[in-house]
Amino acid sequence: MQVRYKVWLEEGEHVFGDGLFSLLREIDRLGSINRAAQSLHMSYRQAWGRVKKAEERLGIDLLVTRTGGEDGGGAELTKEGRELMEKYNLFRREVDKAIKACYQAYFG
Amino acid sequence: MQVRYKVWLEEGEHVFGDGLFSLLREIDRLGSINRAAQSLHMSYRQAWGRVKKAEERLGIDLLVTRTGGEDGGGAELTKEGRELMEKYNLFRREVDKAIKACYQAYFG
DNA sequence: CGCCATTATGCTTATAAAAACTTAACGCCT
DNA sequence: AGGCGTTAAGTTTTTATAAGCATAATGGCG
Repeated sequence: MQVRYKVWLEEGEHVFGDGLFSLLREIDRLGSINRAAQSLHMSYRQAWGRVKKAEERLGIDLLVTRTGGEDGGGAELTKEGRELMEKYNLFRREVDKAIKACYQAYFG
Repeated sequence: MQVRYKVWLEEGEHVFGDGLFSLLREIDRLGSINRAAQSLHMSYRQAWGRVKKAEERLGIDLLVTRTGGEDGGGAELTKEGRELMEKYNLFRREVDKAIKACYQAYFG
């Protein structure tokens, strides 16, 4: 037996979770939504849509994007986006540790 | 902004979570799957199926059931079922406290 | 026997979530 | 002007999950 869980942030509706975190991390690493989507085996459409929805609901921009140009365009994190990711990452690690400890205490 | 989560136990596949916990609690209180299902606004079919699947995957009986008789039949928890519920309940309270504390620490 | 409330189970249908398809626009470069 | 790789966004199709429908069986009771 093992414990599993999902955790996310809401602003009325779903706003930020592990999926978006991974996606933003790949965008940061690769410099484009398109390449990040490929790397995570999802469609560009889905990746773009998730970022857009989160930005709407949070009321802040997560990405700065460019279209056209020599490399076709690209995307990178805004300062606010990076800050949110850093906070979420720390939060996430603590949650994981806490839940695993609870599980050990009762079922381990 | 607020934090939300789901947590559950797996044995390869989903085995026990909040939904089943509430269902078993109502069965214990009302003495029948049927009345418990009505009380939780779900169909008997769904309630019965969830219990059955969990029993299969856990490899233990959660309920003792009777069909027929003066009250038509009924169901009650087995000793193993009651023990699992008690452990899960304690586990669940600690998880809730821990996650809320993590959230406060980073986003509160 | 026929009635009643229940367990037990297969089968079908609706609903929501994810994935996929399509088209437009941007701006550099040859 | 046309190609390339990207962002941008509407629309459709598929898939997974939940809900709902139908029917059999049980056993005490009037």
